[in-house]
Amino acid sequence: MNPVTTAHIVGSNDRQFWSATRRRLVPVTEQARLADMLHVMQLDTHHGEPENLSTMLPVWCVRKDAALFHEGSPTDTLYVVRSGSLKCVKSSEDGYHQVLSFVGPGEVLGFESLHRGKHRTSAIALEVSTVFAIPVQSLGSLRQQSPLFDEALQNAISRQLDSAGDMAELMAAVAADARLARFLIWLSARMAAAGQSAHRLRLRMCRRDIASLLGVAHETVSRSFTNLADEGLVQVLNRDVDILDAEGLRLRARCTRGVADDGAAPICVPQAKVAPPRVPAKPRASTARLNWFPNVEASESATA
Amino acid sequence: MNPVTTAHIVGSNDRQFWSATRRRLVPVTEQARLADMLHVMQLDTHHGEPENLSTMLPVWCVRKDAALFHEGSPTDTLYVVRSGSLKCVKSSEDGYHQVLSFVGPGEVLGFESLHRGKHRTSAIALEVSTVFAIPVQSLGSLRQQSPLFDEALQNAISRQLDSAGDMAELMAAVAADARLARFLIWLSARMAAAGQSAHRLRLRMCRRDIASLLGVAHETVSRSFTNLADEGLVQVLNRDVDILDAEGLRLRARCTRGVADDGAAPICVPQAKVAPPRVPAKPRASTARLNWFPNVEASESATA
DNA sequence: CGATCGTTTGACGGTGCTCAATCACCGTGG
DNA sequence: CCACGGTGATTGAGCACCGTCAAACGATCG
Repeated sequence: MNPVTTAHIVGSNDRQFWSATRRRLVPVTEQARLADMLHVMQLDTHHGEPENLSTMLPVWCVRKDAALFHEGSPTDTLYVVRSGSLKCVKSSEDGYHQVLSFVGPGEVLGFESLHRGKHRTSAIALEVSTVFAIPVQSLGSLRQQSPLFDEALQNAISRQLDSAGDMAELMAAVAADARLARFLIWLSARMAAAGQSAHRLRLRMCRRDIASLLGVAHETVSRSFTNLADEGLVQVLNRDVDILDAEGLRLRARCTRGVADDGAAPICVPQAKVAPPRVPAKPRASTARLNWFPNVEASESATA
Repeated sequence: MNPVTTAHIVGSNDRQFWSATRRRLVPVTEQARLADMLHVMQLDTHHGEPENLSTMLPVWCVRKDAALFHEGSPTDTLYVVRSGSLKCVKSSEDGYHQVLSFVGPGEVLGFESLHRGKHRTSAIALEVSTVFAIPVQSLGSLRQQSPLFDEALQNAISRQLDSAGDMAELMAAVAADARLARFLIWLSARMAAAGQSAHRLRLRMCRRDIASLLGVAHETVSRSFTNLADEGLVQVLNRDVDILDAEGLRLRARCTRGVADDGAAPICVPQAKVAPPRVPAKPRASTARLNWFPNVEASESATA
């Protein structure tokens, strides 16, 4: 139980070490076929010749609150989440942890660190999770041997970049309620994409992690939860969240910043299916708050 | 050819149409060798056999404020910035523009939209810029023919994912001054990486775009600029920014949110070179502000 | 059953958002 | 040449949301 002897090589990539000393297991349990991974990555393996899909891949199991890898450790392995969920955390120098993203099944971990060779984030499991392991050494040959994997990887990375934009949108919202609403919508969409229920969510992360991702205080997250609940948009019982009024939640999620008074920049694509002019927030809260953002109303009245 | 006949397919990928009708030129001017692009992408083409590096690629020129592509248009081309800079903008339904990123030479545009086939952002040139064009059709064959390009692309995407994390850190800062400081540091690092001066910056974007990226009001950006200038950290004249005290700026950029009071999560890598305990912000501003974030002091005193 | 952590709620103070006016800069046209 | 409208940038005033501190409640686990 004494990790004292090897304490000086913290930050090494020896996961066996971590699993042995810290009990935060990252042991190999079984292997899986490449086809299984492609299935998780939402690639239909029905075109082309499935020649290499029987290649075996190691699978790791990560216990709750355990780290799949640590910030600063060398990136010698890429991971694809098979089950469960993790959070990517960056501890910024002075010791504060910033949650960068939550990842679920089918998502790739570690790709952002490839060009440096060192992980820039820590990946902490929010629950007991399993991941496929892909040594970076064999990454090239694997892509060459299996075009399907190559395509799946490209799509996964594309999705990841895309969702990074969503994250920016998340934090760009002004009001804390809107941020939380966007987060719930984002989570709902992810659950739906994974085949789960879109309105019955079970949060795997604590309030503080949500707060960190959203860029607010964790008390504010609590308050925003009760706000949304008071408005009848959601029903929240601890970490179980029911989305009662998805459309209303989507309404609350609007209110971005940065007026598009536009002027001469014709960068608007011909979008014909935008929502008709409607009030950006329904003032039916008990305390009758949230009536700011006059710019929104101003702009909308201008268009009307 | 008269582009009138194709006017009904606005949102089509016909850039010639746009260049002809809107006068916001995106015309092809010349071609370039693949080796040139790899050079911009910071890949040393000195190992392996440079067999395919003479492949010619089309180069487009984008005028200032012109769109390289629009949100919603089909993604049939990938772009690599050769010179200049652009901003990626997502107009979120109600017409508000959210700046997601600023991109410069060597960076890839459009990869995040590959998996959907439609661009999720608009790319607007901040100045006269040139880009290499890579048809997605020939993307696979090009990667297969040129392993060097494959490697360069992978590295570029990895960098892009990495900087997405930096963006999240940008917006995660609490105080507006800290956000702006982080932005300036980020920009300085980018300029330095591009071989430019690290302390003499010329902002290509307007205050409003910075504000949008940082998630604050554009007036706040102005105020933060004067704040940093009053502290002697920077000297700002319109869009010309001189970084006078990089270390002080880095100090102002600290102050993250989300306390790492930690408890039982040993996810901290052994960082031996953190700054010694010191006051998080020097109180030498004229108005003597910015003395909040007691959590920082609390944590620091705890470690002492 | 008790200890620890997560969650919630309250109160207070401050920062940043909104509105508004002013100035600087630029291209156009008189 | 200067007047003029337009955009961008700066500054000020007022207000309220949110961060901090504090305490209480609840849940989970040994």
